[in-house]
Amino acid sequence: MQEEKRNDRTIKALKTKNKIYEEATKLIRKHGFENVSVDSIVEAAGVSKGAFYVHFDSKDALAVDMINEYTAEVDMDYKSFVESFDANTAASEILNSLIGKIADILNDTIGYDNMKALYKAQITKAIKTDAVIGYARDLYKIFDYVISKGVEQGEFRRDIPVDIITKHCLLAIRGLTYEWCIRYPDFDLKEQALKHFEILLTGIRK
Amino acid sequence: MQEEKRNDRTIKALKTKNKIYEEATKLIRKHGFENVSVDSIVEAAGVSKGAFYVHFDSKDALAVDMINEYTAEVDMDYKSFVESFDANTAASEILNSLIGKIADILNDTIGYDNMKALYKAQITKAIKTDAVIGYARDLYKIFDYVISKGVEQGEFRRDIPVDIITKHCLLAIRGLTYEWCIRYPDFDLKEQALKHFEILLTGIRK
DNA sequence: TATAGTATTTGACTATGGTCTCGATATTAT
DNA sequence: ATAATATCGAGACCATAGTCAAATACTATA
Repeated sequence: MQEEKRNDRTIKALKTKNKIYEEATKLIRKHGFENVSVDSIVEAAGVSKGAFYVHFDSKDALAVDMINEYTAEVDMDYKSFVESFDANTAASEILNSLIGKIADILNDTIGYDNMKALYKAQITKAIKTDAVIGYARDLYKIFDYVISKGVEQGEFRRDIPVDIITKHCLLAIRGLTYEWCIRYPDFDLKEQALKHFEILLTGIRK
Repeated sequence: MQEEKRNDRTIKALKTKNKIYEEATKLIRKHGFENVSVDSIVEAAGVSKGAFYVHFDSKDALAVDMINEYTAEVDMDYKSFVESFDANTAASEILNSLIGKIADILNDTIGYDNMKALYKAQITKAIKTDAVIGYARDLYKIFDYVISKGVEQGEFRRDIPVDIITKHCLLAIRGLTYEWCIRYPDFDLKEQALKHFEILLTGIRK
């Protein structure tokens, strides 16, 4: 990391960026991502279009920034949720509760519209959504923790490394969320997610 | 279904549509979906832009049409693949082979670009991709068949209805494919799909 | 056959995401 | 203090998906 220089120029630039970000957030919260144009954002922020593209690579990149920021918050929430369980709670139970919690947050707090915007950005652009899909994301650590616990307590199988199981779990969550987005509103995310993880935990084989 | 009238007018309209479809297919195969504009398609087809939008709802809808057509073909392929197994082959084994086959087809025949185009269309528009995600898709029937067999032979669990398991399997495949699209090229679809289905079959619990 | 009605097609037009050049201003070097 | 350089921002401009009113070509009816 380089030391940030705090001269007049960078302060002003930061101010512009924040102003754009702020106004964009307001507009998008109010009208939804698809219904807000870059032109309307720069108009609201009182800057030029050029300024927008100095600070953000694209409209999608702005959305990803917003979602990345939110992801960090939400992950903190998940963390304290998991930590709130009694030490001898079964790992499967924690996992199940966590899945339910994640489904609730996606449904009620983040919302279908925003998830669609994120998934669209991920699929259409080479945009860095590392905060969301990167293996360094806190959510991976949280799953890793719960699954490790399950392995240590002899509840989960030992023959697959924990980090592999973790990755497959997160992949499954993304899969469920994608399915929710494309089948909306004919897909109950929470119900399906819980069922899916029941299968994932117990397996299809007898 | 209504009786198609075969007068000069509808014949001409059909000709126009086919011409557009044909030229679009050629161009997209050659340059990739993102690099072919509607303008270039109509120019190649020798029709106006308006004509394009009479016959197709959007550029994405055209892609979906192409993919739907392809899906039907590919599903036939999967069907004969599954039918080629000996009658007393274990269902898990057939399932595993099928997953491998699907991964191969996605990787080598359909390709990453086209899948991205499809997933993008699914997520951005309210486009009818029923041939791909609809539960009537042949692939559902194929999975249903294999899983039913597994249940009947006492290999798979009985407590979850076959059609539910099938849906979750297809959801998992879509999840894997989505993950492949967003992590490309750092994601070996076949390897991950096989591993994922190993977990799905056997479960995480001991 | 003449006419009214309908389906198809046209291409100019709009909307919007994104680019580019240039000027203004701040920072740094001499 | 002055010149050289880098950065921010302005806004005209471009590319491209999608729209729409008008024109054209065909069909049905009298």
